[in-house]
Order: sequence, then structure tokens, then C-alpha cells
Amino acid sequence: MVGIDEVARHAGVSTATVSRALSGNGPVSPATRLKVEASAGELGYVVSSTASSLASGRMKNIGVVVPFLDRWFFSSVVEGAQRALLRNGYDLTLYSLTGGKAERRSVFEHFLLRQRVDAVISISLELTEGEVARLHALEKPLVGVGGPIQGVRTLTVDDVAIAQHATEHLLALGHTRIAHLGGNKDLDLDFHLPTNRRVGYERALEAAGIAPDPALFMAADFTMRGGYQAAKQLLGSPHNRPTAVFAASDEMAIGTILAARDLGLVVPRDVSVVGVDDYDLADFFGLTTIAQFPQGQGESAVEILLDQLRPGQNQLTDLNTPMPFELLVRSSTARPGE
Amino acid sequence: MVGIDEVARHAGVSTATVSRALSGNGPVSPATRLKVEASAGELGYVVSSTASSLASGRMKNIGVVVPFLDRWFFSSVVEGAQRALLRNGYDLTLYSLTGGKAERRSVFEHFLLRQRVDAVISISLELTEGEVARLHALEKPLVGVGGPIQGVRTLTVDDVAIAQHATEHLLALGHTRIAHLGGNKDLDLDFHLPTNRRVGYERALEAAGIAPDPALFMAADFTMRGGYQAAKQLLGSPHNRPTAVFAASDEMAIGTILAARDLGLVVPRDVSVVGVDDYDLADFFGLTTIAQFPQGQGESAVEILLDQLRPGQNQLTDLNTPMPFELLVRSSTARPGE
DNA sequence: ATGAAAGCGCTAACAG
DNA sequence: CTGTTAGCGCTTTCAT
Repeated sequence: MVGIDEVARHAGVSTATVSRALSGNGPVSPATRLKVEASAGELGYVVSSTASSLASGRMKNIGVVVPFLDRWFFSSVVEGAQRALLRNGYDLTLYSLTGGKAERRSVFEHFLLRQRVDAVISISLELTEGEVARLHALEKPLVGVGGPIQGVRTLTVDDVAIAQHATEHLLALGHTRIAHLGGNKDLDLDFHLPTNRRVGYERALEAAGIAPDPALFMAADFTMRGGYQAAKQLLGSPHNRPTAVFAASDEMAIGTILAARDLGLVVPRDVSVVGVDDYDLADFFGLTTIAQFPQGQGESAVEILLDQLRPGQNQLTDLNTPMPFELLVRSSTARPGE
Repeated sequence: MVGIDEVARHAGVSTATVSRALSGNGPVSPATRLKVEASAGELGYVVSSTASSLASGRMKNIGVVVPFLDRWFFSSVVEGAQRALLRNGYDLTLYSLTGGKAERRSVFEHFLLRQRVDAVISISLELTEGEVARLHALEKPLVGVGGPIQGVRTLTVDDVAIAQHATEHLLALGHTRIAHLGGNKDLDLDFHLPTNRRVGYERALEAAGIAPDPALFMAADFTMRGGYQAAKQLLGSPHNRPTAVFAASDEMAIGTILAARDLGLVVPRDVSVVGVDDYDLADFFGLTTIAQFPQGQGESAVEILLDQLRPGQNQLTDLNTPMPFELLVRSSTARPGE
């Protein structure tokens, strides 16, 4: 392994100059910079990140914590974050908390504390006060994606608005019997996401002068199977059947489409379906949905973090940054009876 | 940040002893070990990984390189690896190569070389000789998952055997007109995986005395949509229609099931379908498949790597470790006409 | 089993 | 703009 002094000797300068030239911190004349870069290239020198970190206190490394990795949404956010970090010369250290309580504790009480990361991105995790306090004690920036956290900078989509938007789309098509497939309370990963989406749904109905009908609400678990089963019940009896369904996730929405088919119903003629996410398979199933952009969320989280890491600029803007969403009309929605 | 000397003072020992007690390297009497652990706990001491790494040369960190993250298979392998690493006190630094050539170069020529990782796991990547050489030059262990790499320890499933198994299942049910949905040559990420699976399929047919019929092979792109479109053609004309389809991925298999439905065919009465992977949604669609265990593959890769990192034991066993697979019979296969 | 002390390879004052 | 030098916080000989 060739070290900094070897480069210094080769370029005929001091190690300090090599450090400055290569890192861009501190003044170096263009000429020497070139000389140093040439020497470094020639010798194949790559800075030892451990030595550099120990001396400077900067790790060039961000910790990313997710509840699961094998779900499209999370892995997409991580992928976006990874790309943005790479561009900026940062590494991404991943912590997936699938293992439960013990694993989570070990991550927060040990792994994140060993001075390995400059900052932490927490995705769809409702951090406890203790966890936030620990991270704050390290003076490490922290940004949350996916929901508000007490005293933490976050990026979130407005779930109420999303649900309202989706429901309004159905209302605008002329639907009045609109069902909602939401979640049960124990999906606590997700900051009352089910509740927020239900609120948005009800708000849209009320604004249109329609009283939400409890019989048109069903709770499921956000999966395709859950959506399928719930939709079977919802659409099963011909009498009082809704003409449209707003599902709080694309997976449930696709489950609904499949259930409708199995019941001999034609989508969208007999029933319109809207989802949320623009999941992987939404396009294939022709699903109208509200797209979120998880990769973009990952990238934005990184931008904000890196901004915070740059010295000097502690612009105390709003704690929360709203993320964009967009209605994508495909073939699963139409005017009732069309 | 409380440091090692503070702990040493509190426990009334030297920093060397604290280091030994907490790391488990070197002899420490049980009594002092307990004392040190108590002090460390009380003071909330966590070792600084950078200082520790610089002094010891060990990073306690593994680099994992994947071509994509937002696909079920890859994120599952990563998740498995992550869990195994966490158990062993290791961090996982993720490099997802979605960005193309430039990104890949920057990862292999810069990121992986800065002494940040003790070893590298490469998932479903056919590494170039140059990339392997670079990694070897660092004297870092390297293990590949998903395909053979020249001179590198790898974990792979036997794709020929998998395909043969799947086809034999259909043969055993009495099918003789068995189609195969494979891949085109440009899925080069995956070590000739399409070819291998096709070979296994043909081998099984030939062993049963059936000549593979080129008209019963279709290439697609391993996605649900691709499978759907290919299956539409394959199953479209009633004359000479196959009674069974072996798809080289679960996503194509599910596409096939959906295509069959849309053609008015009943699965498995009119056509049996087998896939490969035991993907997320396979169970929901009742798909018979050959399960691979991606999380297990990730964990195994870690075990092997960690073993290699432990000094002394350079057991030069086989370069390749075969990974298990298993036929999962669900409701998408049956005797022809049943 | 324990302590003293010499680095690990780089960065950041400080001086010039 | 550049060089000198003192650490960064641990680990690890080498003594004891």
C-alpha cells in the first residue's frame, strides 16, 4: 500500500501539501496540484480512509436505517440515496432492522455510535425519543424519510393530500359509492399512514357532500393478498356494491383488481380502482395511482444531509420538506358504468 | 465522547487492558474483564472504529456490490448478508451499480480501495479480470454470489439442475408438450443463467425420450410483462398448445398465469406452470416453483467470508459452494387435463 | 495477567 | 502558497 509520504517524496513536496492538493482543503498552487495529482495517479495512491477520518473527524460515510430491505419502496429509497452519495464521494452503510427489537437496540446503541458515520438517514421509522437523543448527543445530523419525528428534519409526502387527490379523481369521474381499503392500527412502522390516508379520503368525500359510509371501509395489511381478500368481501355482494375503490397501497389495489376479475367484474367498467405508490407492477396492471418517487426521496434526503454537513450554513428552514406526488391515470379508472 | 483512557481510569487499569478486555484479543483475568465491562457500560463507552481500524488494520466492515437493489432477489441477498454481519459486529457498506459504467469504475477504482472494507461480496456480477486483480492486489478476500468467477470463491445454485428438476416435475405429472420461457442473450448480468436453465430443460426432456421442440421455446426478459406477452403467443393458438410451461423466473411464470386466464384457460387444468425463485408473490398466485433462498445465500456468503478473515485457517476447499434449492408444489401444476 | 510506549497514516494548526 | 509538527484514539509489541 503506497502512503502519502511516498507521494510527497515523488512529487517533491511535503505530505501536508499532498493532503491539501488531493482533498481540496486549503490553498495549493495549480502547478503543484497537478504535480501531486500526477504522482498520486502514477503510484496508484488512494487515501486511507481510516487514517484520514481519525485525523479529520470526517468519515465520508452515511448510515441508512430501514425497517426492511426486501420491499420495493425501501430498497428504492436506499438505491436513490446510494447514487447521490456515490456522486459525492460518500459511502453508505446500511442497517436493516428486520431482526426485531434486539437488532434495533444493537444498531442504535452500538453500531451507530462508533464514529463511523457522519450522519444518519432513517427511513419510515418512528424513532423513539431515546434513539433521537442518542443520535443528537453525537452531534450527528439526522434526517427522517417517511414521517414526522419530534425535533428531526424530515422529508414526507402529505398522505392526507395524496388520499384526497386519489378520491377526488374518482369523484370527478362521477363516482359516489367509493370504498376505501386502508390499514389496521398495527402497521405502526408507518407514522399513522393508514389513518392519514383515511382522513384524506373522508375529507374529499365530505367536500363533495357525501357522508363516508363505514360499510365501505375495510382494513387490510397493505399486501396484495390482503387487498384481494378484503376486496372479495367488499365487492362480493351485488347489492350496494361500490363503483370505485381507493386502496391505500398499489399492492392492495392490484389485489382488488384480481379479486374483481375473479368475481366476474370488469375493471374499470364495473369498478374503478386507484392505488398509491406507482409500485413496480402498477403499470403492468394498468393501475391508476398516485406516484411517489422513492428514489427521489432518497436523493433528496442525501442532498439535505450533505448541505447540513457543509460548515457555516445552518439555515434553519422548516423542519419538514414536503415531497412531490403525482396522479397517474391509467386504465383502471373510468366513469361509472363505462 | 468518552474515550478509552477515561474507562481505564474509571476501572483502575491501563488502556491496554481495556482494549484487551473489550475486544477479546489477548489475555485478561475474568475479574478485570468484568470490571472493565462495567465501567464501559456505565460511561457509555463505544470504541471509535476509525482509531481502532487505523491501529489494528481491521475495519469490521464488508463491502457488498449489487447490480440493482430494487429487485427482490438482490435486496433479499443483501438483507441476509446484513443480518449475518450485524450478528458478528460487522458493518455492511453497500454499492449498487445502477448508474452504469462510470459508476462501476468509480466503485472499483476508488471506493473499494480506500481501506474501508475487510472484504467484498459481489452479487450476480460477472467481474472483469481487471476488477478481480485490483481486489486481489489489496489482499482482500472476495466472494461472489450467483455465478462462477475466474479464481474467486463463489456460491451458486446449479441452474442446470434447477431447470431439470422443474421440468422433471412436469414430466412426472405426465406432460409431454412442455414449453420453456427463457431469456435472451443480453441478460448478461447473470452468468449465462438463461442458457443454463434452457440446457437443464432440454436435458430433462431428452432423458425422457422427448425431443425439444424449438416452437415451444420463447425468449423474454424475466419480467411479468415479458412473460405475459410471450405466454400470450405460446398459448394463443389452440392447435399444438403446450400443456405445461416452465418459466425461468417466477415473474414470467406469473405473467404466464395471467395470460392464460386472459385467454380463457384454467390453470392448472388447461396448462400447468412452474417458475423459479419463490418470489414474493409466488405463494399468492399459487405458483409451483423451485425456491432459492436469497437471504440464506447472503448469510452463507458472510459465513464464508468471515471464516476466511479468521487467521490461520486457509482451508483450500472447493472454490465453489453449491447453494440449496427446493421444489415447492402449489396449485399451478397438475396432471394434464385435470 | 498487566502496563508503558511506540506507532497506525493522515490532517490541521502554526510558522514562515 | 508551502513545510513542520503535534496529535486523532486506539492496538500491540515488549517488558514486567
